[in-house]
Amino acid sequence: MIYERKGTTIELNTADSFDIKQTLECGQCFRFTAADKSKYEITAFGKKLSIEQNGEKILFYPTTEDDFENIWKSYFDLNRDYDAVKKQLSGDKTLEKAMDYGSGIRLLNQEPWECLISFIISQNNRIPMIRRTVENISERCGTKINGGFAFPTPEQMKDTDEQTLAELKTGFRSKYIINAVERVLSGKTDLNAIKNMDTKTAKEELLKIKGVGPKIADCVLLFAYGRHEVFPTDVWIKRVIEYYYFNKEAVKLKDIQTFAHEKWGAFAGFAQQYLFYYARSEKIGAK
DNA sequence: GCCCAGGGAATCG
DNA sequence: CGATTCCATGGG
Repeated sequence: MIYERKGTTIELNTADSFDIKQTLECGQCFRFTAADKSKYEITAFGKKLSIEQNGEKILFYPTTEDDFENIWKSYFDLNRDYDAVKKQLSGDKTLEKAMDYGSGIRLLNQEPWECLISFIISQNNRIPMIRRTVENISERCGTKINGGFAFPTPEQMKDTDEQTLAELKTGFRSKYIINAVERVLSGKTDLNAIKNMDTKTAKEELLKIKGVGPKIADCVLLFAYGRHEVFPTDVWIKRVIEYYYFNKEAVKLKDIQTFAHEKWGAFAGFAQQYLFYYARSEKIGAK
């Protein structure tokens, strides 16, 4: 990966898979705004970053070389060879179509805490509402940064009660968020220690948090802990799997997990993102 | 007004 | 175990 710094701008030239629109709008993260289809602003790791894409030329600003090396390189998964990922997943018509459709998707490496709360909010919710709610929480509790607000730390959310959360429109998920804050602050849940656990243990640990079930745990494992073998199964994934792989017949969640594990193994998480983006964009199997 | 949304908990049998 | 119901909120 070759890049050069021009003042506070990092200019990256890559022929490798990278489409900023697809990467941000494929549903893995929530804190971004689109200026137009090739220019976005994201908030992550306590910073606000603009990304502008013109074909293979991508501009990141304002940033420093240190931040680019230490934060954004990892965040945008820039060290991964996505052609190799696609090669691993080749040989299946449906997934190849989905990979072609979202060929510039990259799996972001997000912060566990923000990812956890965001996906707790995601349950029985719609993506635009999730984004608004996460933004509400940031504005109320987070640190002000240039032109926006960082997602708050657990400490900053310590005194956030049910009434406050109701104002922030978290709905019935308020008590789950309060439980997550309490568990992390008390040390019952150690989000840092989870990094070193095997995936099965890590998942069991996340499931101890109220409001975190298998799907949300898998999202956090995939999007914040880099566990690419998990296959978060939501309504869209269920639909697309049933539609293309089970003759449109109903399949139990457990059987979908087994299917994905056997078919895609250590790369199931990548397959999930390609399929989710394709299914949701094209409304595959939707009523 | 009714239905449903990147699910999960509670409560049945 | 499996199936059903409820959960806040807002957009279609």
